[in-house]
Amino acid sequence: MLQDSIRTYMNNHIDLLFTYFNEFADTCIKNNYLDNFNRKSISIDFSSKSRQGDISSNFYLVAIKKISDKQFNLKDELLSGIHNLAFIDKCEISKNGFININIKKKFLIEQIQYLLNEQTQFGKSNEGNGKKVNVEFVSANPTGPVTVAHMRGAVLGDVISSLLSNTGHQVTREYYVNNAGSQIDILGKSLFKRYLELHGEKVELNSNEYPGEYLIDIAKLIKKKDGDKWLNYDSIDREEYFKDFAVKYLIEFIEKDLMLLNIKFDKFSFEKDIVNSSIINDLFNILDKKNLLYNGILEKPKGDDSEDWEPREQLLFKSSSILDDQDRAFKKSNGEWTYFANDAAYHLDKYNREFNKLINIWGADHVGYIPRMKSVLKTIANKDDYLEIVTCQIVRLIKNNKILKMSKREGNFITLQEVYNQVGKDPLRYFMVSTKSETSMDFDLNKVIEKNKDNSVFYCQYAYARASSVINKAEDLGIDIKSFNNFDEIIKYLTKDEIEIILKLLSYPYIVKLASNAREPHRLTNFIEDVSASFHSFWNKGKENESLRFIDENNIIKTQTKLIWLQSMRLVFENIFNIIGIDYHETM
RNA sequence: GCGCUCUUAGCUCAGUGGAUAGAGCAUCGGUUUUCUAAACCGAGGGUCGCAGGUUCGAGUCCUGCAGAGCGCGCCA
Repeated sequence: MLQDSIRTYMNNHIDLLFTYFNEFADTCIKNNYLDNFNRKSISIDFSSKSRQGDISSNFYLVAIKKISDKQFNLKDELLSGIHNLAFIDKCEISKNGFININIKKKFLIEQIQYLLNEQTQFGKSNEGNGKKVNVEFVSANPTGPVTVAHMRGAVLGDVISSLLSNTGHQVTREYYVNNAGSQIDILGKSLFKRYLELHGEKVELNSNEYPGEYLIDIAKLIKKKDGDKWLNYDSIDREEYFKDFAVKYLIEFIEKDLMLLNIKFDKFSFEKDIVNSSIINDLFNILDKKNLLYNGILEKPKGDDSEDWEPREQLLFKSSSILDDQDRAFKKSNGEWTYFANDAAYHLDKYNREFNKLINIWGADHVGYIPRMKSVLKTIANKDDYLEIVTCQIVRLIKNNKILKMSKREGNFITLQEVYNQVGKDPLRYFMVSTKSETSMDFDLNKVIEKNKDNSVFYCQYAYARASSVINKAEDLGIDIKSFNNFDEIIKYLTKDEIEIILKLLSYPYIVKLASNAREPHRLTNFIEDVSASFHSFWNKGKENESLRFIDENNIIKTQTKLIWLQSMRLVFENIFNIIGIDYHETM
């Protein structure tokens, strides 16, 4: 396993070059030719259209600023050093200071061989070193079906989890169920009213109660099971029963909804368990020991013109001394823990379960809570970045060129299932991660199901299908690469366009690493769209120029050359589709 | 009033402090007896919201301003 990952790491020309630059810098610094500098400023560009070589770097520009020994000839030393690297064909430094490098074709072929050998392992690395990461996402209140408000975070969390697995982390997908507190009280009451209704009583729902019809279905289940047992059962037991019953079924609904998108959780954690455990006292003690808790009165929030505000003394968390701009309520004035206190205790629970890192996926409406929660975790874990919070902005739904407005209060929110029924899993998953999560996004229900190149999912899946059709057709003609071993020979047959596609494919492991480290799945969708475009373009060249067609029955080795990179492309696509969680088909 | 996020082509969006800012859609003009035309090729289209600053170099970093979104007592 470790050996494999080292092989992956060392085999990639981009990583090899990074390693070389760092070693070069180390040596120069040791000999006092260069001052020390931040290695993160070194970039290797493998995709720029304006580049001169196969890949390029700013290393010379960065290093030349740090020369401390004026006798030192950076340019010559660097060039001769790079030239000595086994995989380098050509290397020069342009007038404006960029290093442009061409890779030996033999080396590219070796990497393609390696790719074909690795199959679905290609691009996976052990960067994470088996670190335990907890990714908490969705965590929607169990008061109704999953709505569109949660679908972006749901897919984002799932795909980030996959990315982390691909880079050698041990990932737990977790859902925090808020099954305590007043919203659940209201849920229980709403359900009881539906139950009464089923027994012929006329009921009216208050404006804050849940009107959804799903509660009628759940009430029917209670009626079927218990009959009229609860009608005159006026007690706390009854309230608890209705609350727990509602939550149990709603969590099942939620799991089913998320399964539509093929999202599964490893663990559900319940707020009620946190409340009933001693963990919140543990947290109290940790914070109290550090003098971060005190009784005080919060100021009236500015901009709040409500008249029922009144100063109240309560237990406060001194988050302003850590990362927040003000202190936050830890207990309500009636002595109960606040939601925040419970949630913070839940995070302590995760910490106690010995995760190396916690990642939360939060919606835009929770960004105000980031500083206080990070303050808690900084105190607990003594690390700034132990808790990482990825936020995603809202998704507006567009249909027939109109924005679909919804409001939870009026009960006309759109559910995940409704959207799923209209567009299906693949477009939904793909588009939810194809833009930066911090940017608000428009999701056009008409456009995402179109079957043309305006629809990136289709465009990429179509590229995969076309590549498959060539491979299958070749196989029908008796040409395949199953026992191909004449790799030295194919160098002659590769065209410039093909080498460009191969270079892109070989940069895939690096893309995965970047996407994983930045928690940015859209880097993958950008990448696959780019490769798809190159592929479609190449395909059409075969129409104008017959020598560029994939299959040439009179030239088996040339055909096999193409099959080799086509198969490589298919493997890379499969890996990406698997991470994003969408299907691929050999015919469409 | 305060905080966070965002502002790049007509539209939807990419863009590691580096080279002449890129895709797709839309518009206009081309390409199908062919391995999937559900595709490809070409053209036009830009004050990177505005103004300063840091830097050899800024769409990218900093400050201010404007606009949009989200949030701002014990709710969850």
